[in-house]
Amino acid sequence: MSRQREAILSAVRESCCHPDADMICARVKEDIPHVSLGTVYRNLGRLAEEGLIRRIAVPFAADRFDKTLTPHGHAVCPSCGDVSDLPEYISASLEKALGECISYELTVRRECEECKKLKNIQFKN
Amino acid sequence: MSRQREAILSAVRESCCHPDADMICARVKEDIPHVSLGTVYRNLGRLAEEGLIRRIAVPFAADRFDKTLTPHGHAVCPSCGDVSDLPEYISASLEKALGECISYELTVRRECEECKKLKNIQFKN
DNA sequence: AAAAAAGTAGGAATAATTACTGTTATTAGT
DNA sequence: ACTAATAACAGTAATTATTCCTACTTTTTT
Repeated sequence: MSRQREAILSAVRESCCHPDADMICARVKEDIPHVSLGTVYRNLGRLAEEGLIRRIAVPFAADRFDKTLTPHGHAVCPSCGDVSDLPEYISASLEKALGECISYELTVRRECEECKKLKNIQFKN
Repeated sequence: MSRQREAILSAVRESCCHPDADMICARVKEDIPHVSLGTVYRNLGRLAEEGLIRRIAVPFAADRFDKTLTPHGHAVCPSCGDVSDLPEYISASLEKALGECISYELTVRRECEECKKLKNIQFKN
């Protein structure tokens, strides 16, 4: 567990959004300025393989990384691109319906609360 | 609706698997040998935007295209990469749980029947 | 401390996809 | 039918996300 790998893992764990490799790289650069994007990708890949983080493939966008290990779906906001977790009851019902399955990706496109509010304000004016 | 676009649309509609741009291009080349991959991509994109076909983003693989327009999930076989449709009752229960949502991508990784059989045979020997 | 192993930086390579350019085909107006 | 305008195409260059490669550095083992 090198200094870089440690920093990369921390960056994912500290994040509340679901960062992609670029965002992680930018964050790690604050502490280790000469870290390379290649190193970030390699370590994110390894950490995901080792099961310390999860890699999520968002359609039409770069892969993102998630500190939460239990399987769950994601919501992508079409307006701002923000990725958030879907509540557990949704994955629970899905898993029940699916039965035997190795893993799944569920990505829902729906407006986040922030953007919904913003639109309401705009319509009022 | 040009000859090329027509051919590309037909290729998707005729397909029973969920072809990617390359597969479509190969199929269209049988009729129009000098069609270019760029044209295939451009038209697949347009057809998807116009709602005549659906574009599905499979994690860790090239996008695939689907003649079926109603929302539904997909199963990817980890052994052979084959993509098939999930039964309707799964999407129905998911949509019920989701409530308000623009669209979703559901990709499940699970062994297809073919590969399951093949593995059984191998174990028996 | 020397040798071996693991890890890194930086850039080249790859794959999927899109954008650009010059050419061709189609349509509309006269 | 003839020309101008529009749309589409082929082919290629560019972009983006990602992995691979090579030489260098750090860490571990003996």
